[in-house]
Amino acid sequence: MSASHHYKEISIGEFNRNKILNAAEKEFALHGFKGARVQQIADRAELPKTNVLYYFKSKESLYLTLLEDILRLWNSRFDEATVGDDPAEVLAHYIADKMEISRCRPDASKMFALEIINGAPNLNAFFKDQHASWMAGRVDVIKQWIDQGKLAATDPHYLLFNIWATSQHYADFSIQINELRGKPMTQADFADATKNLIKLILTGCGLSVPTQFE
Amino acid sequence: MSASHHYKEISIGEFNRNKILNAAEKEFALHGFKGARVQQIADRAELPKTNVLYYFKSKESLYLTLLEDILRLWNSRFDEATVGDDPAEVLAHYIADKMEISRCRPDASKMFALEIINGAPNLNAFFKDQHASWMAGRVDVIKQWIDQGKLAATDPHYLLFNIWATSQHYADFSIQINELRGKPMTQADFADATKNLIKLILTGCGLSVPTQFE
DNA sequence: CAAATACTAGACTAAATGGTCAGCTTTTGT
DNA sequence: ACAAAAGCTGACCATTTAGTCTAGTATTTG
Repeated sequence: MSASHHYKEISIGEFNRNKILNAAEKEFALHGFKGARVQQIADRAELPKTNVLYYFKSKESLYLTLLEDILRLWNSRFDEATVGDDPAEVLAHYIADKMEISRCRPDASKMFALEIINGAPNLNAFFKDQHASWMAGRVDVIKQWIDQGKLAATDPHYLLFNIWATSQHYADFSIQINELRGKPMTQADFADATKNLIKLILTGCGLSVPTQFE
Repeated sequence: MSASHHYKEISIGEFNRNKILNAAEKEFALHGFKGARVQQIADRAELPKTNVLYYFKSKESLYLTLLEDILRLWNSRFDEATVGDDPAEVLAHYIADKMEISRCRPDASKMFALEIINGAPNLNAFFKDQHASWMAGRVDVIKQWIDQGKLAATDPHYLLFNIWATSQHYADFSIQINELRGKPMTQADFADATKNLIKLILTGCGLSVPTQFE
């Protein structure tokens, strides 16, 4: 019982903040910003409500903290891809990364989906600009791949939308998926679905699947 | 100003009910069930709040009425397809139908998405059973197509999930799509996106695109 | 070890919300 | 023309909600 548990690195505050963030992610994913209740976040975190509002000055600031964290999840190796890279490699990795997020952070994906469906009222102009210029850059690279004959002609916007739609679907619609499959998706099932999706998208683009993803 | 406008077929009640349903679909799509406010539904319908609760006994019954309507939207020609049909034709039509719903009824799609993301708390066992047996039937037909060599080997579940994910994405994530494209999707853009998607999915399944959809 | 800081928590409040009610007006069938 | 049915609505209410206040208890730090 000495005062110095040197293995306990994080303070009690940090510990509680994390409990609250995890609980809040779940509640916001289930009910959206307006529908989520501070009391239920507190219950889930096993803390009194006042405690939640001690660490985060309002429901909104808690939501925004989470949203910022989630936006950072979207970063990937695809961000730095150039025309010199192999589109099959890059896209396969990108799809695999996206599927991994759906498997490991389904509530983050759901929160983001709700934010967009609800009209993105909390995504500020800075993020939107950043996102739009990311998109412009990626569209450019894809177009160059097409020009070089590395990729079948297709609209780069639609290609990216299709990748997002399919991969995020496994997180956002997991309830429906589990219901219709009759059993939850295991890690092995996710590996299967990832291969399946990579094959679909790459074949649909006239690419062959890198051996690593077969 | 005679009392008999014979061109006015629907009663005032029917007219208001429709105004309320339209307004509610929008509000529920924007905020989910918990987040939607009866007052805002009333404002959007340009009626006093009391009037909304005159036609629908509660917010919940209004929501359920809408949800039932929306589930009927999901019916399609694919429901009756058999192994004798041409998979390319059937799937292309199915995708086109789904895209048409995303174009014409984006709020219905969003409401459904929210219901699923939120854990489907209002979809009863009857609907789930019905949906599961629909799925089983469709999976069966697809498997038979594969057995007959009409279709490349693929998991039928994933195939359907991918179709839903991509087509519904155009409704559910329309805000993001419009933002990233820099302009809203016109009817012509939807026709484009539909062709693009049909090509992606069908090519990915080893099918060639029927001329009608090229 | 004392002072300062970090944390806990019950009681409370002001605003918002879903829903009721009672009495009114308009429409409709005969 | 008229009664019954349908439609309308302002006033009101009970409950829920985000957030505050105050008064405490742990924990850290000089």
